[in-house]
Amino acid sequence: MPAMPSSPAPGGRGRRPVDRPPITPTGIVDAALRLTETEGLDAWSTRQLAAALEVWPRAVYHHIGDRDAVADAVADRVVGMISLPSQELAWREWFSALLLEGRPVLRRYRGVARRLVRIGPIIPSALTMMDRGILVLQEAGFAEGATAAYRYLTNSAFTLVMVEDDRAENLPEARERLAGALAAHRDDPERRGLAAVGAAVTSRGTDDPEAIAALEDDFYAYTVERSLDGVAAVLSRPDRGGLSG
Amino acid sequence: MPAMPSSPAPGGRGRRPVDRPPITPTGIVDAALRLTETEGLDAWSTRQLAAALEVWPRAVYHHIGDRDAVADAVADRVVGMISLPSQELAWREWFSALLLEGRPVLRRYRGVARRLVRIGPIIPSALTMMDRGILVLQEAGFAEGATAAYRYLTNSAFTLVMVEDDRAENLPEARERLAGALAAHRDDPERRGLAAVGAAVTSRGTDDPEAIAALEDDFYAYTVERSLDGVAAVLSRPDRGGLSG
DNA sequence: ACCTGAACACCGTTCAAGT
DNA sequence: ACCTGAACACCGTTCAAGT
Repeated sequence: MPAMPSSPAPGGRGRRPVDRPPITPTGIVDAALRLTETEGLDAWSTRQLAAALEVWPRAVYHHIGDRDAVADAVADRVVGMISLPSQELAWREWFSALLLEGRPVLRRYRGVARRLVRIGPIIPSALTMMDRGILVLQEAGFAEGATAAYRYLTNSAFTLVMVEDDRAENLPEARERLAGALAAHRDDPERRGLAAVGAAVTSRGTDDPEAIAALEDDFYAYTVERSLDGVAAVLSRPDRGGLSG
Repeated sequence: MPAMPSSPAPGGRGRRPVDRPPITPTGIVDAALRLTETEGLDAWSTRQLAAALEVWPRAVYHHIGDRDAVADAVADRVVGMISLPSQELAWREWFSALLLEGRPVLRRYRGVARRLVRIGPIIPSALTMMDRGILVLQEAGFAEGATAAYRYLTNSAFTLVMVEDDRAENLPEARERLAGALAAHRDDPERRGLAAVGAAVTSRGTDDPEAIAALEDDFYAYTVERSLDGVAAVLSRPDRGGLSG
């Protein structure tokens, strides 16, 4: 067996067994989806993906293209998993359902939220979501303000998922430094604003993962509600409904 | 001169001139700040930073530590450049000023916004900003809701800067695909929601950088206003002011 | 058409040693 | 104390060749 100085051996044995069928674009995305679930979209390498498929990295390029092409396909699959609410719901309920149901799907595949907000329009399933959402807003009377409102509502929620994904990537040591930095000012008379945060942080468990998850759930729901309130405000002030210019 | 198989030559010559003073933590952050301005916080490498200082990579580790430590110091410098509004302003004006003035600073140093929303509490200058902001909200009557409102307002604006940074990283080719994907549905009767976006996109110049910047400015201002509206809504409904639990 | 095997030009970090 | 020079264990992508 030859030495492999710059690539991991695909599957550990020298050559792909002859009885195995050729890899396919669908199979590549299946494997990338599994890696995204365990590692996150930005954490797996093309070499890991190739190893999972038991081929050399070059084979993946032959079927789909570079890392970005694979990641785009993964994002399309994941966004397609988000079920779109019924078009008969009122706009506020429609978006509330979409954003609350979208979070667990996106969080399961860390890094997809970032890609969604970055290149949404070239993700086919995101275009479908956008079409439905804008229709709902148009029918609710948002007129020219519908596109800005759509982008604002989805950005608010999905960028928060992106931040949650980023923080999940933090090492335990970094998480402790974060909680500690806030708790340190709990009784600081010079920084009465931070003292309030410190008190809030220390009153709940900062080490219990379930307590932290509950805090994240609450702040996500708060974010969705405040953004819906913010957009609702333009309906009562139609002069400010669209973007200027 | 010996071969350097795994590191660039610092400064191109074999050895650092004896007359140069030793590098310092401050000098390292100065150089990293310049690289962040030209390349973005995530785009420069420790090797590039070392080359700019005309030392071998190991020397940087000796004075500050790893890449994360340098990036944290850069983020602290940049956030410290954001001037805090007068504490005498009303809460809405205070946040409007902070978020509108914070954007150009953060965009000048791409990637810092992401780090700010990810590890804010361990960035000293971000803690100062947080202390002031929460005081302003407390004095405006937000009570226990002040910390959630602070996080919501700063997240809304700074995560949008993060998305703008990400999109600035897109290659021209990817930017065209994005605009094209929306414009493609301009006259699509099957997708009336997307048609509205397509029309809006094609009515303005999609290639003129100034027109694109103006659209981004408008949407940022819209985002800030909607978030302020969303938070203002809790003042009139005090039962929903804080987070549940 | 599909894939191998190796290479190219990079990373971040750490080793042991030198002055 | 400060820094060199080299190494370790990785990256994404591309080359030329094999079946």
